[in-house]
Amino acid sequence: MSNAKVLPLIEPADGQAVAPCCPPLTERPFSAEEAEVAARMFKALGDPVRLRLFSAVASHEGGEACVCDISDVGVSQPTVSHHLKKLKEAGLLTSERRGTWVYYRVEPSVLAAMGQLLTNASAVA
Amino acid sequence: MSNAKVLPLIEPADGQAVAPCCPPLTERPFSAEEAEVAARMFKALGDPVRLRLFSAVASHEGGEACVCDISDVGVSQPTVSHHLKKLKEAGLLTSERRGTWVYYRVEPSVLAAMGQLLTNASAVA
DNA sequence: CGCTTGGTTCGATGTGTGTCAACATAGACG
DNA sequence: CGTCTATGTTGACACACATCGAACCAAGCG
Repeated sequence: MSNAKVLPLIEPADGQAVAPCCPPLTERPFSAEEAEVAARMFKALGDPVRLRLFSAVASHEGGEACVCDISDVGVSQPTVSHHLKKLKEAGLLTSERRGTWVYYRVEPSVLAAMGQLLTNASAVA
Repeated sequence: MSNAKVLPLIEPADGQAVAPCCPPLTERPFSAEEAEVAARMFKALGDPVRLRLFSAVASHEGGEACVCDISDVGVSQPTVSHHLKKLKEAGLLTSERRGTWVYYRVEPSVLAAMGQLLTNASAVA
C-alpha cells in the first residue's frame, strides 16, 4: 500500500476546511463525525442541478469552465450561482475570477476519495 | 473492458424500479434524467444517520444485519425505520423478514456503479 | 388467548432547502 | 464617468425532510 494517503490529503480551500472524509465504508460502522463529513459531500451531489453543474465542469476542457458555459440547466442564474456556492462550500469545486468571467474547477482529490470509498466498499462486499 | 455492464444491471426491488444510474462523470455533462437518477442515490447517502446505518449494514457480517444490531445511532427507532425505508427506496438496501427480526442487506451492484462513476471521473481528471 | 418484544406506519412539527425576483458588485469599454 | 455585461447576494416563499410520540402489525411464548 504505497498510496494510503489518497483519501485524507484534502487541503483547505479559501478558508473552508475540507476534512479528510473517507474511512473505508464496509470495514467499520461510520462514527457520527465521519458520517457527518462524508454525508456533507454526498449531499452536495444529491441535487440534480448541482450534479449537472458538477459534471458540466468536470467534463469541460481541463476540468475548468466559466459560469456562462454551464448555466444552461433549466434554472435561473441566481439559482446556478447558489448551487455553485454550495459545491464550493462542500470542497468539490474551486472558483477563480479571470477578468470578466469566473471559472470553476473540480477538486480531484475529493473526487478520488469518494470514489475509493465506494470502490473499496464494493470490492469487500 | 469486460465488465462494462457493472453499472446498468440494477434490478428493480420490491416494486421500486432502480434505473441504471451511472454514465461516466467527466465524459459528458449529465442530462436532466441522468442527474435525477444519480442524485437520488447521492441524496440517500447525504444524511449522516443514513450513512451510518448504511455503513453499519455494509460492514456487518455478509453485508447483512438486523435492525436491532444497527439501531444505535442516536435517534429513535421510528426514525431508524424511516431512514432504512429511504435507503430501500433508493435501491441501496433490501430487506427480508426472517422470523422475529428484519434483516437488511446491501445492493453490491449499486455500490459498484457509484464507485466506478467517481473513480473513472478522477482517473480522467 | 393475552403478553412481550421487534419493527413499521401515522400525524404533527420544526428546520432545511431549492427557487425566483430584485438588488448589489466587478470588470470592460467607451 | 457612465453604462453594459457577467456574477454574486439578499429576502421571501413554498416545498421537502428529519424527527418524535403514539398507535398499529407480526412473531414468538406462556
